[in-house]
Amino acid sequence: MATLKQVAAHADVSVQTVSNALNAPHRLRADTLERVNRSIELLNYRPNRNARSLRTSAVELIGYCVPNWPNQTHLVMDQFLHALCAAAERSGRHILLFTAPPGVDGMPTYDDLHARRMVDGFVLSQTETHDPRHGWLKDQGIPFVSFGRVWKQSTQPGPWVDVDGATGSAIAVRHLYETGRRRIAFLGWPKSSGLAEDRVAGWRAACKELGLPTSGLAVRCREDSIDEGARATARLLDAGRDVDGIVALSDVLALGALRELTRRGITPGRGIGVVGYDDSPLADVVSPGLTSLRQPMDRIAEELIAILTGPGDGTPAECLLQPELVIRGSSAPG
Amino acid sequence: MATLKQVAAHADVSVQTVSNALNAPHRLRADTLERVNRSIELLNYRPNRNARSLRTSAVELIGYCVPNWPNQTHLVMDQFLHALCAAAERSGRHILLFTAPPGVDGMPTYDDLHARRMVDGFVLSQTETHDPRHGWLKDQGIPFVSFGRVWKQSTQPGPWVDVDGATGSAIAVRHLYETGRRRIAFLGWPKSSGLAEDRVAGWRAACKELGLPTSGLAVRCREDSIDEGARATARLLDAGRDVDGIVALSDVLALGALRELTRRGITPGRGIGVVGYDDSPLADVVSPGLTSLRQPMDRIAEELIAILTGPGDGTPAECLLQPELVIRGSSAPG
DNA sequence: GCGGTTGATTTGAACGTTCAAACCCGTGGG
DNA sequence: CCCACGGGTTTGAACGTTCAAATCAACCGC
Repeated sequence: MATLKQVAAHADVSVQTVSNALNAPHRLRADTLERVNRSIELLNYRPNRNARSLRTSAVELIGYCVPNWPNQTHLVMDQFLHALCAAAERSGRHILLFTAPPGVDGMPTYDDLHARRMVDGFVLSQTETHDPRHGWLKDQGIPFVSFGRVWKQSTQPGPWVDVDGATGSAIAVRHLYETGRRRIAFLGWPKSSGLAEDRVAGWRAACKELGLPTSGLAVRCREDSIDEGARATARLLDAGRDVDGIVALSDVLALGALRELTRRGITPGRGIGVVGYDDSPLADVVSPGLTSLRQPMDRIAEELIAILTGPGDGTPAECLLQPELVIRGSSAPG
Repeated sequence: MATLKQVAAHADVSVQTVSNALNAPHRLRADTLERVNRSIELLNYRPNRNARSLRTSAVELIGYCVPNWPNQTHLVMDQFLHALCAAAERSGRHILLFTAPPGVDGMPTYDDLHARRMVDGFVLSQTETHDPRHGWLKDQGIPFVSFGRVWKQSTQPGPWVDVDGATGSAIAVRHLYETGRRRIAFLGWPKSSGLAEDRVAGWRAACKELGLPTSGLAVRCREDSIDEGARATARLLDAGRDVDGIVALSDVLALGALRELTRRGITPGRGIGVVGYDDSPLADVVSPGLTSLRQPMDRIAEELIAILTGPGDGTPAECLLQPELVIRGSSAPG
């Protein structure tokens, strides 16, 4: 547990010189730098982050509230966390996890973490439409960045990164079109979250553009479960709409579609093509594999960190990324 | 951003008295305490954690390496993280996430975090048999606790918390027995991880105890996928072994079993009973719901934190917890 | 009335770092 | 020869807290 002082003594320079060797090496003469570095190496010195933070009042920690939606199958959270963590580390920072009540009730927790100087700022996810956290944090002048747009076009407080769900759906539709499908249905949710609206709008627009029908082809599932996905698929098939492609709002719903097709002796991909959303671990674990729209987690995380640690000059940064279609057996050429 | 000094001035006491008001209130006269607390309240004072940590050299942060394995073990990681986070907070601490290469290559990262005083200790999970990290950390005198035993009985370096897989399997077997099943199979993995061995041993022992057959009823799947679970189930059924119960090493394998049964027109739960492991989000999202052995995440997290933040008096703490059977449709009385 | 004890509060220093300013010294111009 | 200049280095203070020791006040017994 060597300190700056000990290194300085060992290298026969002042404390500040050692500090400079680490933070501003260009200020040292080459031979001094060399000597100091040798001492650092020899004594196995590591700067004490607390002392540094006390002086500079920057902790290089980013707060992230670990969501607690017991039912909501957030199957890609581990991917997200890993990406976020890696991106933070690339900028010399780390992620501090915490829990907080949802919505505005959680704000005191955020405030506290910031006031005690335990974090420099926050990454918000699990954002809800009109999420109250954004405005609150902005008012307090606490740095943050949101994963997910939650307000209508350009009225959202603060910077954000999001994935373009509309384009994602369009990509899925075009993929199914190119593999020969002409009657493409959409499995969505009832409650119109911004996310769902975005994605269904993309499906509709793409179908229109390609001259494909949409009426009667959008189904709203009651909940995000395999069962509901299967039931919705059954309804579609029974209605005699000649569906030959399905875009689902989630992998779980898509899995339901796959199950229903299999149950009816239809091999997914050999007739009806199915595309899910998020490329969750499930997509790769079923057979045939589920074609799915992957969120570019690494890019997302990179942008979140870049924005949060950026100049912070008041200009709200906004970044819309494109999902990537991961093609598997469920959408093999029909 | 009030400081101790400002609060002290406002309450007309010394800095140390304010510090005591927070850390050792019993030392103050009641009226002084009252007055100081009012000032604290009024100025909205929050102690600066960095200054505190610098002085006490304890950061109240616990390091956790976010795993990067692209497989299904992670389906319950968000549950674990949330529980860990909550438990840490109950003890006034927080979780710091980081990434590191697996095995011994990651040790410099652990060492660094500790040497820079960014964490007080570590919680290890995703432990492998003979995980090199344990010995290394112990040698360095870095505090840690392991989720998962990785060495043979009582030779494991350092404290651990684990879930009793053997008893878990036994619970599953007894449950299937009580619901009328008499020929209970086990779906496992090939590579004998400690975890798998533990669970399969419990199945074998429980069957023996109940006078049930085991020979030819243990199947090893090539990988942890729905497909492999289904194939293994098919093999079992085709071998004409009259299987009427299945305990699977993971929910994913169990899902495969469910799929194969459904495919053959057998409704799971109405004939053959199926039990999975870990009570992942999947278990609740299929129909019929999958009976599964739930790891008591809250207890696990509680114990991990308690051990890590405990006296650390050299006596390696060990804590074996029991899984809990969550009964759903897949094991309805046959 | 004096030393001893206890309880409440203050004082001075320390934790390990960085910042701002000062210092030293060789160089080159006037 | 003096002065301004600038790169390289040192000095002193500060960040906000807690620790250890000192002080102060009141109370007790003899």
